Amino acid sequence: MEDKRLTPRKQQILKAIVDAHIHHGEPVGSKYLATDVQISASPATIRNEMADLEAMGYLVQPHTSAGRVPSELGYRFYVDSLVRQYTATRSEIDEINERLRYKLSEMDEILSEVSRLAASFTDYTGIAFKSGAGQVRVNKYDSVYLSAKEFLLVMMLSTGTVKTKTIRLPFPLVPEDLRRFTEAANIYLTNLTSDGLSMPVITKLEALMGAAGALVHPAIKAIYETMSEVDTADIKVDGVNKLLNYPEYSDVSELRELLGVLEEKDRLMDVISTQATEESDGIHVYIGTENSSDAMKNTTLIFKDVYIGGKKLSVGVIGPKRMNYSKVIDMINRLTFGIDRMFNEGPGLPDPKDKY
Amino acid sequence: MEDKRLTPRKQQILKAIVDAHIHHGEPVGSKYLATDVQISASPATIRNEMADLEAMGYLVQPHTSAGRVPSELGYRFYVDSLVRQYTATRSEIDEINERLRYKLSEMDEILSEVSRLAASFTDYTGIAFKSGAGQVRVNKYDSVYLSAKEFLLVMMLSTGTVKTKTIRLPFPLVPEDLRRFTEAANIYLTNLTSDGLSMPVITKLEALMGAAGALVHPAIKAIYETMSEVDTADIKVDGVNKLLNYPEYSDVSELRELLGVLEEKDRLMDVISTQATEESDGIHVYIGTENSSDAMKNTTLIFKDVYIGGKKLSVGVIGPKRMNYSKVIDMINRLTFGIDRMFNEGPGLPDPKDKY
DNA sequence: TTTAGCACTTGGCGTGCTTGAGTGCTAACA
DNA sequence: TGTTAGCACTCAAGCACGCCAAGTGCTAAA
Repeated sequence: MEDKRLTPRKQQILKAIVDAHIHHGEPVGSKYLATDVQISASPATIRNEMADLEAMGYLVQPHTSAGRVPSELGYRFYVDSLVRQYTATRSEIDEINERLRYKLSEMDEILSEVSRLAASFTDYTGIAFKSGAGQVRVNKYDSVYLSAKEFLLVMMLSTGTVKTKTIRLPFPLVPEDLRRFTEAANIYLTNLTSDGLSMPVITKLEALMGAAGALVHPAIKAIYETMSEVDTADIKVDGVNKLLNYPEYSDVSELRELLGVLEEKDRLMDVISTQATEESDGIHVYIGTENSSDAMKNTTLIFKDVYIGGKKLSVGVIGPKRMNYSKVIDMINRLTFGIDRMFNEGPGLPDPKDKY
Repeated sequence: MEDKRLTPRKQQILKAIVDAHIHHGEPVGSKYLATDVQISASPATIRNEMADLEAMGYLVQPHTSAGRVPSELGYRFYVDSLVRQYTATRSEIDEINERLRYKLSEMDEILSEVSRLAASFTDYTGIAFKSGAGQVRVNKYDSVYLSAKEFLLVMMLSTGTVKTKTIRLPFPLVPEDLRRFTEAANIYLTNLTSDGLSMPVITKLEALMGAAGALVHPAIKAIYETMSEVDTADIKVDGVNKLLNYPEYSDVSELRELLGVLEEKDRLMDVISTQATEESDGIHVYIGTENSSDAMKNTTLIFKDVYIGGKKLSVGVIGPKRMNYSKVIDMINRLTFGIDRMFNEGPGLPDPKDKY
């Protein structure tokens, strides 16, 4: 398990096997390594080394007459020590920044857009996850009178974002009613969590509003819904069809199990939430059975957290165990870096020379 | 092709074959029909009838020693004349209304929510599609001052919906600037289509705003984006994993082709847009090669249009040709009916516990 | 016109054989 | 002592073959 235990040549061979298997998806044999990968040793020697590596648990043999495939331990070693030097090309970097700038002007769309980006840059399935922060509060209310039976409620949240809801009423309203309600809301409905929107508060507001008291209920409902939406954990998945390109998912039952997890938000959130191990550089890599869900025993989950306005956003991908780890890790690093810079730095509007 | 050409018994047998094949997914033979479906004729007679039906093009035989499977013509006949009397159970109706009421308070979420509903009620993949209305205009602007460097722009659109954008500025702003801008916008930026947001208008506004002219550009950009979003056709697909339950998609390459269409919005929109044939009751049913995309030659697409604020929304499902047509058609009818009632009727919030 | 009976067709499945890739082991070699 | 060549061994994949069961079409009788 320790680097120390592996001679340089064993490391070289292990890395070559993982690389080759990631690339071709099939067991790799000694002859291939000796000729095509230019390991400076004969097939026989390589076989000896491979037998050692298998005994140590880094490789497995699907059957006697086949080559070797990395075990989870093998992938783990590879991930922990051999890669991390993939560098995106100039154009890839530009594209990430370009697309982030273009799309992420509204906070709401982050999840879907980020998962789409993760998928499109890596050729695996992309995921984006926001945790349930809980305890969101409204710092300030405002309102806009739209028509006799409609108004817009504006809520400035403690997370720093602004949310609005259009509220339709079954009865007419005059602007003065709305002004009074907004004022009252700013006094009685600020700094409450969703639990704080209790009956006593509602009754009090209704009394204050007098004849226009009927507007209180729909408004409170809208406030409650808004807080819940922000509070609630949510997850987006994009690019499941990318998985179909990998032979490991050509078995439909395997795929169905995995997709089952991906489509049931709750299960997937469980998987992500329970995986708390922190890697040195903030990237979480869970290989096969390291995942808490049994349906993911043949898949790798990689993600990284980034914080926006105090809320945690996790960005990552899901794919076969023989994933292109170095590329994926690098992409996620860049993506999260880009997101972080965009939201946590300077007020600055995205940048120049955009022609909208 | 005409009803007239088929004796009642042939119709009965054809219907029984389609029903059985929808249910079991396998070719159906004469013996099964005679015993399990209670056709009042012997297997031999049924075989004769089936041979006739095959000659007429309603059935096909995968191979000599197998039973019969409906051809596209067979499905078409079935759809056109034999079904349409499925009635949803009481609880199904209640659930549709319940979920519509619960979720569709904000217009924005319609697409994703409706596609999810279509999927969950039918066990096929759900789709929801809004056409690009084009020519959306802003009828009225309003604004809310959030902080020195942030304000909320409120746009009342010609479609009847209200959109907001939070605009962050790289420089500070006083409320008076914002008030003046909003006033100017209401004079110069209303009733324009997105094409109307041209340089002359922008320059004029910048001049009007004087020192605070720099706020014009980001605001116009936000307006333009909003109009584009509303203008742009969009489509949502939900529940692709439901397809995995049907053996016709156990072949991965088949599935991949179909998912390719489903994930590329443009291609899917093409498919839906080009299918203009109107059915008598407004339901579009495209069976196999009736679809314009080759990748859908083994799938059926069913959808129905509903109009909300002048914009067309199409709701439907995608699944194998042996789809449960009667159930799906009925569900879509109910779903579109519910949506229509919810948005196009009375100002009213949907009423509690109404069973319609 | 319907039905019983029968010969016929054919995909699916299990068995056995062959092949080739890849191994482990032994013995020779540097 | 570590490396290499050679060789026997193993085993999945592919193929041929035969059997079986399902389902048919046809013929002849009711």
